[in-house]
Amino acid sequence: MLIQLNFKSGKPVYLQVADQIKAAAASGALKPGDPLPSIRPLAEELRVNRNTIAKAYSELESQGVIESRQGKGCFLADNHSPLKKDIRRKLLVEEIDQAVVLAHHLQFTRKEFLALVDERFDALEEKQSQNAGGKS
Amino acid sequence: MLIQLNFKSGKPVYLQVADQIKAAAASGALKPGDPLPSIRPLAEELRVNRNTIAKAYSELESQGVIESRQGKGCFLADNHSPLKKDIRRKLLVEEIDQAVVLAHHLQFTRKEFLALVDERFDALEEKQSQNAGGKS
DNA sequence: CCAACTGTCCTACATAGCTATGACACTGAA
DNA sequence: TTCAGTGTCATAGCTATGTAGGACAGTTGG
Repeated sequence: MLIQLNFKSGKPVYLQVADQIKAAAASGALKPGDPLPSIRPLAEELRVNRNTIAKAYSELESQGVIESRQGKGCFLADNHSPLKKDIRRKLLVEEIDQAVVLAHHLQFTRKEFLALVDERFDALEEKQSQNAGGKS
Repeated sequence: MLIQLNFKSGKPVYLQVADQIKAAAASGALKPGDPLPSIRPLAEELRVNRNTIAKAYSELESQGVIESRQGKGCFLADNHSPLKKDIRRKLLVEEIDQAVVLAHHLQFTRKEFLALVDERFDALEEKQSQNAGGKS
């Protein structure tokens, strides 16, 4: 569970933490049921306030990525997103539309775009198979 | 040039304006060289401050989407993004990665994702062919 | 030149957002 | 029970951000 913070990026620290944990979950570095680092030690390690980590975890819990139990700790949830399929689809379409409009302005064709998507899925699955073997 | 504002969305007004103009440019509703609505009339029409529109336009200009000339007005730029190809690629990859991670959490497969991308490109091209004909 | 239009800059204010601190509540092991 | 660990909540301060109003500067047609 290695987290890299960039303090001069302007992006809020708690979001950086949340996003990296989401990415770790997607890549298989974290599996359902796995315990997350507890708030205070992680905060100390990253030289941040405890509430900053707490907010990141709270954000993740509200998105259904993790579950937290008072006194015990936080754990990766097994079934991500309890939302209905059409809701989930709408969320994803919004994200894709952003990328598609951006692609147009950056002068990328549909073909190039699809190739990039394939490339990124490949990269993700590469990480997944790495994490299926030995962990750090 | 119809712009819809949602004041209770939490999303800054100037970003809503900028994004919708970007989308209009991508869909062909606005073509290179076309004049944009001038700041003050548009601000009055949307019931917002002039500087809110000015900020949206300033944002668009810094991204190379439009060009503004003092005293004359703002116009859609012809060559979007003067950035080098590898820079543009990196920007797009970041956007795509976000969508890919989101897709994982929303339990969409690569195949479903690619289908959605195709669908959104189709939707965009549909608008483009509409705007190629008669304008509003 | 003048007037009406265009965009631009400077300043200020209000609010939202992020971070920080302290106190509280729950759990599990000694 | 006690204590050391866990997460949670309430509060507060500080900064960044969004928005607003006034003054300025370039352009164009009378």
